Amino acid sequence: MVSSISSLDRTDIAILRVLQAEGRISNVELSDRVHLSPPATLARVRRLEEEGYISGYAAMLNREKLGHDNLALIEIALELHQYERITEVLDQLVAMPEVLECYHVTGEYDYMIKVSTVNNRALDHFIAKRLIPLPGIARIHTSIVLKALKQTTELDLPEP
Amino acid sequence: MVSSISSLDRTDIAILRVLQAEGRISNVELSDRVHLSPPATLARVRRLEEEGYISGYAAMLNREKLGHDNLALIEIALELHQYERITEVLDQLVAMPEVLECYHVTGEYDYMIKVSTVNNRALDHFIAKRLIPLPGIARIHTSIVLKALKQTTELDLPEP
DNA sequence: AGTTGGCACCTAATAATATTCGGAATAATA
DNA sequence: TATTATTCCGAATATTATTAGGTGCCAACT
Repeated sequence: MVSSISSLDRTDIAILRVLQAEGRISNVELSDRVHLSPPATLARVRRLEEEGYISGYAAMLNREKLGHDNLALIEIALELHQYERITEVLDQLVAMPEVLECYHVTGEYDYMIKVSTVNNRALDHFIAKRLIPLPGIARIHTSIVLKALKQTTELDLPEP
Repeated sequence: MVSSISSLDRTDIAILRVLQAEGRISNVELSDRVHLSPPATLARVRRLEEEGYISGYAAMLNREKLGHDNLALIEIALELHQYERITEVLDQLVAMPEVLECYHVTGEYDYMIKVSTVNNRALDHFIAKRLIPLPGIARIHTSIVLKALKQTTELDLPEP
């Protein structure tokens, strides 16, 4: 996809900046922050949603308080197969709720996934019983996260 | 931190499930979904926020539409130093807006960061001018993300 | 068994916010 | 200059958030 950021003005960027940090802010307060009336602000937010600049809103939960003590980054190398076979495996992989992120990456391995589970035992179960059994998995390498120092979804938005 | 999920009931979990997926849903509709009156629902949401189960709300933006064409996963090995020196470097690292995530991990490298930039040139600039100059960086390894197949923050919440 | 207190809930009322609807100002275009 | 499109504002209305009062339930204790 080619960038369409040029069609956004300073106010749009300001709105996106606020919503990235405070997704549940009221439209009235948002309009205050970006120096626009509530109706004008709301129209812009709707436009940003409809045009796909905003893909959704999410509550960020505290993993550990919710019993997820384990986070792992797993690199996966696939055996060479025809495209269809690979997409099948990937479809299954991304459908797993433990898999929060899945990236096709350059380097020694082909894919990198981020996996959140309640504990080491659940991670072991995920790897042994759900990941390894997928057809075409050649090799995996697991890194356990000892500590998360930063976790944000806030992009550094450029001035238009 | 020890898990405190046991203090949550089915309704709390239901609320968290909905808010993870639709962070900007109105309290009225949320209360409908979890079969509770709006005031009771709102009180629970406030409690979940105050007790830290919900750490915040965020609009999820479309990286590519906003000009961020480049995502990279960078592994970092640090030279052994006293703790203070390391935390200084890490403080600087996590303060960089290009760095979306930073994890202390097991394995050959010590840290893994996720970096979002507008293009390859900006990534090169980040690595050469901002990352490498940090004191104590022994070695890095960069994986470029060719494609993001899944990106969610939705945890798989257990039944209580 | 009856009483008490705490808790979570509901309904109803009020306050605030979201949304719709003219109409005005501005800027681009014919 | 006239016209059109765009974006905005303020006012009106619809919807939602929030507060307040009261009810039912359950457990602990008398």
